[in-house]
Amino acid sequence: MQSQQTDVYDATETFKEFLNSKGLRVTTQRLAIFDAAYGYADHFTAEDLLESARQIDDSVSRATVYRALPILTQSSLIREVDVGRDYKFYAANKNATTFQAQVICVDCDKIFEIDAPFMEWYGKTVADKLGLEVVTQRLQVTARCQSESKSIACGSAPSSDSD
Amino acid sequence: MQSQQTDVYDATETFKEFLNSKGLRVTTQRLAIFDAAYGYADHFTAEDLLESARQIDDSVSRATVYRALPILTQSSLIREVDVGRDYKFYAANKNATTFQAQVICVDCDKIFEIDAPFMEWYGKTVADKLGLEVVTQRLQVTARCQSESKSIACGSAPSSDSD
DNA sequence: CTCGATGCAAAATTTTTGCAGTCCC
DNA sequence: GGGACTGCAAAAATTTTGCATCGAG
Repeated sequence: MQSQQTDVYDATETFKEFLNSKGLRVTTQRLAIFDAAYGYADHFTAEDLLESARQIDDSVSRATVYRALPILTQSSLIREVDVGRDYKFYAANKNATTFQAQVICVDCDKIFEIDAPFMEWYGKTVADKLGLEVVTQRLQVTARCQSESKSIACGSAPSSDSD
Repeated sequence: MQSQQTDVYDATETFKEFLNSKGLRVTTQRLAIFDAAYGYADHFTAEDLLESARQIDDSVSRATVYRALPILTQSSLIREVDVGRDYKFYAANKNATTFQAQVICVDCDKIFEIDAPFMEWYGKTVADKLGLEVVTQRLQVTARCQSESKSIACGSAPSSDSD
């Protein structure tokens, strides 16, 4: 899933513009990290990203990855996906428009993202009742695929999977 | 909120029975940790729990708290509440029956728990479609109370709050 | 008594930070 | 050339683990 040259290029330009607009410098490391992030078709961790970025520019250090991640998420080109593990996951915002829920399989560690448009309504309703302003929402279903010798494992599941 | 002697006592008995049923030993440290956990009216961290347990039995060590937490959650007397912070929160399962969503205020750090019965249906529907078996679910709304000089702050919010 | 449970401290894990040197603008 | 950025390594912060000792049953 690293072939969409045009998409990646456009996104890279958008990222550069974002950096400029914020007065941040366009460095080779940041570009390597960004391109590595957009090379993923699904979810990745900071450590994954370090490894991938180093394949593009092996001078990238772990510290720079961690320092770049907040910039990437602020640019809305990458989103953080916290699934309750010890470490955080991230994913490129290539086409996410509606609210999405995550289905996390504890057997095979896959993360499926599915549209859950009603979440927007739900969050607003709830927050209004409490007099708060919604910042983010997440709906996560932890599930298992191999618990009862089922024939259907995550690997064979359809739709938009990830990781 | 440490007055409900009867409730705590009953719960302690339930916990002892759980330990026995699992062939685990009833130690003073485990009881101290359990009672400390049930002394909280709302959410607490492992570190909070260590401090409280030590007020009951100051021989309790950090390692024992961390070793006791999985037992407590397995007994269903305590539940884990992961709100995406670096550390985990826990809460005593005193009366939670239906599915609950958390509203987490980033301004004042409060965690509100509200009933969200439709979650059960939702998780089943989604998991069925993927051929998985639901293990847990969580719906969280991150919100803010002071962002626009609103008169309503978390401290004054009504309904079933926590923390 | 026996073996599970504990305390202590060191280790593991993920993320952050101080500092000197680097390189973008 | 100046200051933002980087790499390195040490530090933080939370949780886990090895090991000798303790104590519940």
